[in-house]
Amino acid sequence: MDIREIARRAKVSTATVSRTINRVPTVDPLLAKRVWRVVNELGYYPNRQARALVSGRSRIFGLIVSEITNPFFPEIVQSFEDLAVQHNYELLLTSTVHDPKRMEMSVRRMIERRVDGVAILTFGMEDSLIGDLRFRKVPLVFVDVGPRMPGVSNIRVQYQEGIREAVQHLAALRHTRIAFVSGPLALRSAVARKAAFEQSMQEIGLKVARELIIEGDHTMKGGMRALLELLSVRERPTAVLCSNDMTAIGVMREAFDYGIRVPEDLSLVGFDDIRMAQFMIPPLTTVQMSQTELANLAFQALLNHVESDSLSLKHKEYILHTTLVVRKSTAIAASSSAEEKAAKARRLVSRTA
Amino acid sequence: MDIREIARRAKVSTATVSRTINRVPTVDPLLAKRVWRVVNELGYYPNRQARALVSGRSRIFGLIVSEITNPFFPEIVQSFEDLAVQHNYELLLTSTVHDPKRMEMSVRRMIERRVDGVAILTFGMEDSLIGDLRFRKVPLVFVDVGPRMPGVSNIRVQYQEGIREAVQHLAALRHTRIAFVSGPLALRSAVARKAAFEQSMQEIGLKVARELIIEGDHTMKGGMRALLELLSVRERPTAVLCSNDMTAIGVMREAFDYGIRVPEDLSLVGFDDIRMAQFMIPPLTTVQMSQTELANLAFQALLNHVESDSLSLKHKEYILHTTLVVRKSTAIAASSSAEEKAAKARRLVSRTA
DNA sequence: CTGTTAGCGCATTCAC
DNA sequence: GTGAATGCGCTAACAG
Repeated sequence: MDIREIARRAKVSTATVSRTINRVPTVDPLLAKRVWRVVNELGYYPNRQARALVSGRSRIFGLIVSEITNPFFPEIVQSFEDLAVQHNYELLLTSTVHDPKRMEMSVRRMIERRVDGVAILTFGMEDSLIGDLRFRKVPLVFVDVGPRMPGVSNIRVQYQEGIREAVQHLAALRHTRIAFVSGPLALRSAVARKAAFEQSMQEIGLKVARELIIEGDHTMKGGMRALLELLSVRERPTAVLCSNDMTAIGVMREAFDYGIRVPEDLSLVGFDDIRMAQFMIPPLTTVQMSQTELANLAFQALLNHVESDSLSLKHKEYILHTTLVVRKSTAIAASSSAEEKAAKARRLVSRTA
Repeated sequence: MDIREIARRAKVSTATVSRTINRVPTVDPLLAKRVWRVVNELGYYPNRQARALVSGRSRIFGLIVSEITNPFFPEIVQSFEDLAVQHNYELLLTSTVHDPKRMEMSVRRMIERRVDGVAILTFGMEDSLIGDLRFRKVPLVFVDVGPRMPGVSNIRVQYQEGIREAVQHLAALRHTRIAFVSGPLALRSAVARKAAFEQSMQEIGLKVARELIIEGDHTMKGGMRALLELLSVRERPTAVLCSNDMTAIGVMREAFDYGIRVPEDLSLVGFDDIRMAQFMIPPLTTVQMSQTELANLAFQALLNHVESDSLSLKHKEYILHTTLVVRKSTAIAASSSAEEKAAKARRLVSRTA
């Protein structure tokens, strides 16, 4: 069943069927009705591949993520899908699983399917691959790491905003020894978060002790290791800010195993606000980097490139704000009360022994 | 840049280029080399839409889920993607977000893109939609709810296996008052789990008190509500088995708020083994329904339909086993020791007051 | 073994 | 306002 079948049955030409389906206004209402009747009766669905072939637009947007199972991404994928449906697009989802080969294949697959644009949420991509895509004039949008070139947009995350809030929140709770567990410092976004922390501390005149800055790896295990390191420090921190939520969850788990209570003995702040953060016990205070908003910006960026031919060349920057979400993993510093401090010391000694 | 361009530059016909690229063995190695050289030099990627159009096979498998953000799905999507890459397929991911309209659109999108098969992981689908798909001879695979008809396969989950293990595990830990928090009983899979629980209890001669069976809704909130109900019962349960992990997480959270310790005061078992289960404090003992395995079966089912034309008509059933994964949320029943029981009673009274 | 040719299903000229 | 004809990029007959 194809467009010709419809044309025959409606006693019009295929051109008229095509026009009707595409809602070209110049078609006679009478004929249109006849066409629609047949279309609905037969349950005719136009072939997208054929349309794409002739129109040169596939109405597919690619989305490259590092791992779908990374809790940061499901919300983004869902939002992206919602937008795709709304705008009559399809989503081509691809994951690199941290494998350069897979990244290359992702790009190849995008090109073979002739996507109309690609959102790259994998915090970095080889120049040659960007070149492959741009050579074919595929609009691109990155987060943070987008090169300044025509046809590619960039979403700039305001790490400083939320992290400053977090630091000041902790300071207001009378924490002064605040530790920071970073992400892998090969990641630009991790470096940015760490820098934001250091600046935020400096802004309010707090020292950041070197031994309180630990390099993690954005995993739960990394968070667990980090807390262990922090426990071996002479004067322990009373609060820990983490470069992402999974790290904070790791810290929380290890704290539990050592009988350190969150937030009574240790205040904890994450980053990202993945959904799981709400499910933790206690619910995690964290800096929110809205995944919905991120997806929105990315989709709009691609759409802008596609829809407007004239502007499509301009590099554009979008801003993604971050903000602190206070839940239950932060409290007044234990050390502010001598009694509590003593109690805590006793507990820690007995447990870590 | 298209196949003709390559043909011209390699001084062969387009047919030869096509054959070379598709690795038809009868092509002269010399010519093939010439073609490959040009292909690589120009970075030529064949147009999949065109291929699909002429071959009648899109090399796309559809995957319909209820919500991508449901923690049960990301692992499945990832595995499905991995398999797709391996077999040179693409994944068309679609979510219904519990909206019949969206479900309808999903089906429509699948058909318009001419997918070669669809895996439906949304626990139910209208007959008319199944009809739409089958009318176009699209192979289908369902979980549990697949109709017995040619061209559609079904993955049958062995709920009983894992749930029996869970119940016997709890019994071995000397629990006798075991509660069950079900899912929404409109869901076939939820009903199956509940039935499996009841049978497993009966098998070992344990009574299942009516007031210890609570209908939940497979969400954290549902789990929280369920525990509340269970706390109001005359003789409280010492263990709770939940129809899914999110429910168990809700129970765990509410227990925490009431000062009920897991597993010392209350043993807790989930179902599904979503990744988050490992991240809980304490890590959740749960019945594993391997998401990787599920994805594998689904993909293979579709592949079987597509690859073999003769067998493609036969309805096939696949089995997905379940098994208990013991972690830290279960322990010997507190009530087995009079002393502990008294202690627990005191705590509960003071907290719930 | 290779090249020529005819569609795949559709949108879009261009005459009418 | 409508229809006949052309071609999007590719594969599959067929003839050579």
